[in-house]
Amino acid sequence: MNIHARREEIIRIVREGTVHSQDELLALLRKKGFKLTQPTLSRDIRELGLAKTPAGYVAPGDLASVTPITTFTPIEVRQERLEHLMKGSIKFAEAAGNVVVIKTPPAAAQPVASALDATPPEDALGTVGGDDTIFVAFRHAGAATAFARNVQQIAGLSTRRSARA
Amino acid sequence: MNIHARREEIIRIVREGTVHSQDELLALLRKKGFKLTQPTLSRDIRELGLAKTPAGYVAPGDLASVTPITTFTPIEVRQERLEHLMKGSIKFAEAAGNVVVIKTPPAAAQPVASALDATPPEDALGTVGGDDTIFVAFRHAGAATAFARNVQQIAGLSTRRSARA
DNA sequence: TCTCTGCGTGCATGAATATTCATTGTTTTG
DNA sequence: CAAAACAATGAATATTCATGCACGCAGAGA
Repeated sequence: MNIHARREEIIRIVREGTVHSQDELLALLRKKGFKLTQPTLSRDIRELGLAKTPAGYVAPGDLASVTPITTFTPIEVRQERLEHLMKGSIKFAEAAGNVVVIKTPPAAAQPVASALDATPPEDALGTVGGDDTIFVAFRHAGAATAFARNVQQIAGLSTRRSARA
Repeated sequence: MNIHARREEIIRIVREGTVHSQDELLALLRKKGFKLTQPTLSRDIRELGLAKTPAGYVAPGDLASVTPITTFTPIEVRQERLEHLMKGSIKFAEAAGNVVVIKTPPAAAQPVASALDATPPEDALGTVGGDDTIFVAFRHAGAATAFARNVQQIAGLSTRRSARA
């Protein structure tokens, strides 16, 4: 019935505290007024992609959520950091329209996105990073392709290549 | 006996392929010559901090990659999961240039984005998911509109027609 | 309105994982 | 060289989690 509200609450609970079993989570949900049983919870957990670790359940989105960044680091340091990051953590970069898509190893997208955000390329409008993917939006397609080429060069990628690994 | 070698091997196995149960992992270890039983493996897993996700066990450092349901899940399973998720958790889908924007209920974006990432649509470059919004970038605007339409249909959204009886 | 269909759910149960307890092999200590 | 102290393990078992099945409710269409 209130399946979405329920799942939202599950995420919230798991983000805030530590839950070691479904029964425990079940109790918390019931305390909040949700009426459900363990099998339903099990299905919710599967759908949400929650992982069970020795330290309790964790939400995958915890590490993949979009985050805007601002920094006060001196610009030359930022430049350096950006290049360094790009050299090591970029597996793929391609322009599509006025957007550039960059692929990194798992969990590496956020640092790169942060650095990009701190030192925006020419004509860049904004950046969002997921877990292993970054989008950079530009005003013009031309700026996008130029930036993509630039990234490919710095990262040492052949200008034509497929990602995923 | 060679507890360290064994645990290293466990990490290696989990990094390379996908393992869905301890029994499965147990069999792999035995094939490699290790002699142990499930309880021991359970303890190893706890010590190593491995997490069990709907997509199998993952190493702690790879926890962020919980996201990719990717790995080696059979394609038909992924397809099914994706369709299922789309049916229930998509409120809006529209193409804008070569990007498709998808809206979901709160907290539902990550699972859908994961599934999308695991079964990329034709000509898709990458996916980024926030809390209730997903961006999917395509090589061409055409692919984007096609995908948007497809999503709308599967999700049961009115594609534009005004119908009512 | 009355089907028909499909989704969400709980119940019962099977499968997977964690734990208790006893045993064995190994290191430390007298 | 015992013998105690400890660590690693397996067998049995408890606990936790997943799933097949059936039911009820809600929306689409006749």
